[in-house]
Amino acid sequence: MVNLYYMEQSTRERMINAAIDLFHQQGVNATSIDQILAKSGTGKSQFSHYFKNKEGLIHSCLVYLDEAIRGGLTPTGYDIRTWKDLESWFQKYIDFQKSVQFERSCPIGTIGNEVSSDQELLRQDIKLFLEWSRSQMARFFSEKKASGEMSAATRPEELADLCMAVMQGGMLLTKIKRNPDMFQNAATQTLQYVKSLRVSKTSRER
Amino acid sequence: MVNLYYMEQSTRERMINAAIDLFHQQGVNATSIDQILAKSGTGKSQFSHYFKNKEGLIHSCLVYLDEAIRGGLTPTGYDIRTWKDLESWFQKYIDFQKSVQFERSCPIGTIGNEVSSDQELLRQDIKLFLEWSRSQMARFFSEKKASGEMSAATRPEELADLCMAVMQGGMLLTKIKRNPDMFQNAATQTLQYVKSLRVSKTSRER
DNA sequence: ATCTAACTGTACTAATTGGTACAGAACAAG
DNA sequence: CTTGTTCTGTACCAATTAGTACAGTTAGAT
Repeated sequence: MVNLYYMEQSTRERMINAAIDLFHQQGVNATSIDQILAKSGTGKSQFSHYFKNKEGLIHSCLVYLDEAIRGGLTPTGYDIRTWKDLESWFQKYIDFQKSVQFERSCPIGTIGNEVSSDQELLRQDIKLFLEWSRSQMARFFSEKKASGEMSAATRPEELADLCMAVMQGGMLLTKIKRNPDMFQNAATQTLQYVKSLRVSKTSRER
Repeated sequence: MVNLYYMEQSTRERMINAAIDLFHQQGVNATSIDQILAKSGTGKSQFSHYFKNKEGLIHSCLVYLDEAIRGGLTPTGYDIRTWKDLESWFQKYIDFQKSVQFERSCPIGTIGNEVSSDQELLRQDIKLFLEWSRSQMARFFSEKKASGEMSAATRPEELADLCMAVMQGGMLLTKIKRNPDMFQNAATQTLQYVKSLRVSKTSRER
């Protein structure tokens, strides 16, 4: 019996991790299978053993990322409970990009932009993740609205969409400019807007 | 002497147009030179004659797009003078995506996401365009602030960055979901925020 | 008509691509 | 130990890739 806690990363997992990193760094179509094999120290027979083809590997990468993010195992996440969580939600993406010298945008967004119209499976993977993360953000605004902390005119889903768009667009702008200022500014303004929808305590108690 | 007005598109221009469309449709790295040649009805010798290599062609495409957009020759543009212009600014991107069945995001953003870290020329092309378009948006907010139509607390550059991020992120989300709702919602909220910074006429005349 | 430069068609190449064939090794269960 | 399954190493392939070589053609200027 192998001790799972000390077990090395499985071959399959090493390939997925190598693939995710290369996809994130240089895009899906610019990454060859051979590069992934070299980086993960595996061979072509393993690749064919664990994945049907390149698209199958991309799918596995997306499933892996989805599970990691939902499980809260990534530096960025969607467990937003407080106003402070929302503020740091944006900041975590900026910090994440800083850790790679602002040379990359969102790992999932990068893949999403390269998915072609005939790769319906991959598009669905990303779409489902997008819908989940949107609902996580909307839930936060919904709760604040229900508790009376935000105005009754607040539209939780629309605010969630705003945050998602700013995050995706912000990361792309950061990558192109090699500088997070535009993202930072967009996030600042977004937060200012969202906070402006808060109802003052006195008016709530009125 | 050839009549320029009735002259057919030059070989070079046909190649650029074919390339832009294919890049926009399936991404830069998924598009081969042979595909571009087939679509434009040209040969490999022409390609080598007009462009140094693939990167040179991409550069020419970006220059072409830059000139077309600055010249107001595209359905989307940056000549924003009125509040109505700002509203339709977002809408034009949505309409543009609708015209391609929501299967594509921003042509320039798509290229930007695929530019690798060693293609400094291409990154600069996009960066310069980005800075120009940002300044165009900021100018609008600046003027409204100077005229007293927007509050003195208004930050024109930050608002411009917000709009740019929402536009880029919104188009990406639309492409993945094959549906413009998230983009539309984000745009609606952005406009609502920006308009909330307007100063009422009475308070201006006070 | 002639010269020059811009342009184009055909053929080729060396490298890389995604994917397969297949034998053999490791390993768990009986 | 034996058996069946999972896993892996080596070799291979057909197709595609970006890019080149070079002769030939066009068109404008003199």
